Amino acid sequence: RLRRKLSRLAHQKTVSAQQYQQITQQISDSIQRYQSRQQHQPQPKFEQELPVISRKEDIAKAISQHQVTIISGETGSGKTTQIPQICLQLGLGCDGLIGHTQPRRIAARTVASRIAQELDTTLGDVVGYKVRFHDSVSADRSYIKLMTDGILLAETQQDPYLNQYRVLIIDEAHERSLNIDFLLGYLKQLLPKRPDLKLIITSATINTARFSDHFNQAPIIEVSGRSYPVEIRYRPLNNDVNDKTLDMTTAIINAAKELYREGIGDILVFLSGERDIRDMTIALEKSDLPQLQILPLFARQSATEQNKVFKTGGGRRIILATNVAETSLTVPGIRYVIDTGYARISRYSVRHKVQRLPIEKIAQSSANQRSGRCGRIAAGIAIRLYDEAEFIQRPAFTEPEILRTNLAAVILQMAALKLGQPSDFPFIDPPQQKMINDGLNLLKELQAVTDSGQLTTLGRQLAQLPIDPRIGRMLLSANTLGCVQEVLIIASALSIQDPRERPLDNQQAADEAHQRYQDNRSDFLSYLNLWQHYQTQRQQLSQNKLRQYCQRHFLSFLRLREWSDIYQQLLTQLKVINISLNTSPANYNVIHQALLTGLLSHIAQKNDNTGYLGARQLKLKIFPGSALFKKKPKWLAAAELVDTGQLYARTVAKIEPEWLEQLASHLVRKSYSEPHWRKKGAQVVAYEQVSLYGLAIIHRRLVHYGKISPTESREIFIRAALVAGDWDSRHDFFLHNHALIEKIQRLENKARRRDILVDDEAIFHFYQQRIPENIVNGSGFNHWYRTISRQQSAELFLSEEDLMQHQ
DNA sequence: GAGCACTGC
Repeated sequence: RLRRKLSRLAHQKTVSAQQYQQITQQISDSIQRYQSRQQHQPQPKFEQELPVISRKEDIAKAISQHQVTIISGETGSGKTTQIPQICLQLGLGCDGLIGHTQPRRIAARTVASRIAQELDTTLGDVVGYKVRFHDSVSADRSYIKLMTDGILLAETQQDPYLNQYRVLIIDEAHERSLNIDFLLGYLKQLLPKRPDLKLIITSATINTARFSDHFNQAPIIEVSGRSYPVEIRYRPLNNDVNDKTLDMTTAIINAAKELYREGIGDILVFLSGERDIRDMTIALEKSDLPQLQILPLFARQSATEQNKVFKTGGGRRIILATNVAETSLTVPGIRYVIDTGYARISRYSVRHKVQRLPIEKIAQSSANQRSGRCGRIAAGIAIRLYDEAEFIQRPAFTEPEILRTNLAAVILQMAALKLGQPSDFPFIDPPQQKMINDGLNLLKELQAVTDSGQLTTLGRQLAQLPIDPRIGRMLLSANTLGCVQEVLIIASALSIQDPRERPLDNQQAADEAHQRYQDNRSDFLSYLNLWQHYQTQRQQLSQNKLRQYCQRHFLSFLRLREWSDIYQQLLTQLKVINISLNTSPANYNVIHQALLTGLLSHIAQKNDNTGYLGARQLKLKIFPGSALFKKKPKWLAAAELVDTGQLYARTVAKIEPEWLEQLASHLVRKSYSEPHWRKKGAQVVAYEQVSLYGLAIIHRRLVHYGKISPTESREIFIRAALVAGDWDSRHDFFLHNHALIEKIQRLENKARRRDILVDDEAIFHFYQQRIPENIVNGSGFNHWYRTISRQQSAELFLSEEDLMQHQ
């Protein structure tokens, strides 16, 4: 910062005495601060047995000599806790922070507290951590700052040069989350502008070459892991002695039996989802496996349920887990792993514009991560329920998230940070142009960017809200509609995991408990009811009683707190952009119109008794957990559309299609049919159909057609009003012409001939030449008629000559 | 009649 100030001053012709004094004072303060930090710098005591310490000198040398260093090592290498301390010893914490990112909040906290412990200090002193809703970094005393990668990314908005850091350690980079890929692209651009900033990327020993290539062949230092050997056994489903293909359930039971014979120890089974876990629980209960404790494990289960997994002992345990157990949670006591080889993977379908959650074969890296989970305490055995040849055929790595997700949020952030076009940004794996275009289209739908891709005022506000762009859009339109209070509660709810718990063995009781908050028109209002209910309880009950209340009513205490935290955070942020709460309560229509502005492509129209037609004619169903599942409204809007094998709309509400015309005025298509003359009103009218993403929101609305298609309307006006005479007009020429036509018709009748009067086409042609282009209706004609000369009006009189056919 | 896991100005 000082360097930039100095360079700015150097560019000035004269420097005032005051400026001079100010900058010298700042420099001397800075030097003093540096010296003081150097004096008080804590001295790390390295644990010599850790593998990373055996390479300590090499690592220190690489960091000193290069701007970017890549360190790869498996679990147990000690890289996460030791590398920040190596940086500390190098003195890198004196003139800036040692920033260290983790993908998950819990990890940021536990790593911080472990390093603090190793340095013999309390958390928040030498070592602080910052995650959403919590910041314990001390401006004066902290040298090491643990944080989530999301926090570092967010900080780029206030501090684009990341000036507070002297070194950044990006941990678990191999996970290649959206945040990590965005950060690595950002840092690639930043490093030349911050030559004093050091970057260390740590990763498991997979694909480290990609990181090195991305950062100009940065050195890679490999550190050995410290885990026990894991024996891999392949037991494919079609390996039965009778040459029959086993079903997965039987294969898992067989594998468990095989592991039983190996000795004591718990078994961790990786399955693809909740459904499989439930089916497997039932199958195992019926099986003849002795002394069995079956424990399901997945992210959205209650704390009580999840905590059971962390209590070892009490007979042999089989833990049936989703991918949470792969990276986010470590289950203790695991000696054996059974890997089905499948997982649900989130993908974004550009074709259908919806998120999909297909069950897919996992990549090799993921399978290895799973088997590694049984080598942490002793040698382990992992049984893979597929064969080795198939394993080798699988992709080496899971596709990075940036290639599998809707990019609207990333593009919005990039535009707000003025980072240029996404196609020019140095992503390690650049997303396809069609994915970028699709993200842009969503931003256009939300009116965050213009048709040419420029950020709008609304988009700039949206970029400042730490939530999904669709949800942010709801809040901004709630401001216009006067329902911020209500929509803020709902928007916060949509940003957390559902606070309603539904334990596998008690679903009915849970559903009954949740029914009291239910609104049968809108799942969004159910959230509002739950919120009001909870706030009353919160005011009346002690913390302990409140926890008990939550448990009895199948509510997650932690998620409810997160809900309040997000509510408060958004409220503060809204104040910054001058948005405040409404003082009088808002009604259903207004609230849902605000929600709808964020969900314009998430509308659907009832199609038959079971299903709906959504945007682009996609067939979808209401998720069975919705209050609207049985009583299906004609039109709905959904917070989420996810294809899990069947496209489900989750969190839905009844809407009126009429609202959409105005809310989606930038998106609707209008088409017209049956344009015709209407004597009453002397106008050309047509039926208008208004549609949004292929759904007709307004059918056969009678509208004036003159402005919509002047050419067509003029022709219809001339033919119907003037030629056919279907018009109440007292103009001389009009009366004269029709009297003349009738006279000739009478002549024809008398002579029993049909070839005296010219055809309509000739009369049309006559008027066509004499009437201006812009006349499309009766009143327009009258107005013009009043202004024309005697000569011009005379020309409108048809003569017998004009009307008789010439042979 | 039922959906993997994370993150935030």
